[in-house]
Amino acid sequence: MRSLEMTTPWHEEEEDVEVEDMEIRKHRDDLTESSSDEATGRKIARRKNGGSASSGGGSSGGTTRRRKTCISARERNLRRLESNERERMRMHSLNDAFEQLREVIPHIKMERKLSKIETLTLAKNYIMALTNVICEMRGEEKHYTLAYSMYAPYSRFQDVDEDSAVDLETTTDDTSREQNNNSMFQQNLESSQENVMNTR
DNA sequence: TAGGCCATCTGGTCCT
DNA sequence: AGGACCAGATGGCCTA
Repeated sequence: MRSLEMTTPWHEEEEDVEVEDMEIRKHRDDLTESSSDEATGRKIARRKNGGSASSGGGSSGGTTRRRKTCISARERNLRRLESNERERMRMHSLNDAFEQLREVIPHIKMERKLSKIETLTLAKNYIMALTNVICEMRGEEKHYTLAYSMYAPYSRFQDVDEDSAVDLETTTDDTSREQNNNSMFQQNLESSQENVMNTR
């Protein structure tokens, strides 16, 4: 299990070496500039300008803790920065994957893009619907009963029944569109299923 | 203004 | 040992 409490951040830890010399600052600036995304650059800049990313934030209370390793503060600082950079890259690739997923799952186009939770929930429902289609084509029982709610974790969107479905063409508000994404799955799947059957 | 969503930092843990 | 992964914390942006 992971600890629920955050430990003292590296930059607040008692050190016998002065942290943040010019070299480290330069390295950090280089990392910032290397970020191609403008928004990313802004975020990092924000952190640099005083946004505390540390949690808890308590001081060490006067009790000096010596590091067990013999690694210097500068070295540790550099490793932290490199680790931050890797984590940023990792999250960017994760976001790319989300973007690709958004492109392949059918959904009503909205002004705003699908959030991550929406994307995952829609993808899950789509897989379930596809599984049902396969089962039907094989003459088997449906595997899943599709709930017409793509926001299962969020009560405000739960239990939207089919009767409450509104016309896809005339719907303008996001909530109704979202609720109908699952209906669209079914319609798409049913028509493609018919096509498959007809070509046999 | 509150709440949702997001990007980032951070330290702990897991894995190779 | 070092990198990947994970989850908590934080603060910014946006919208109702």
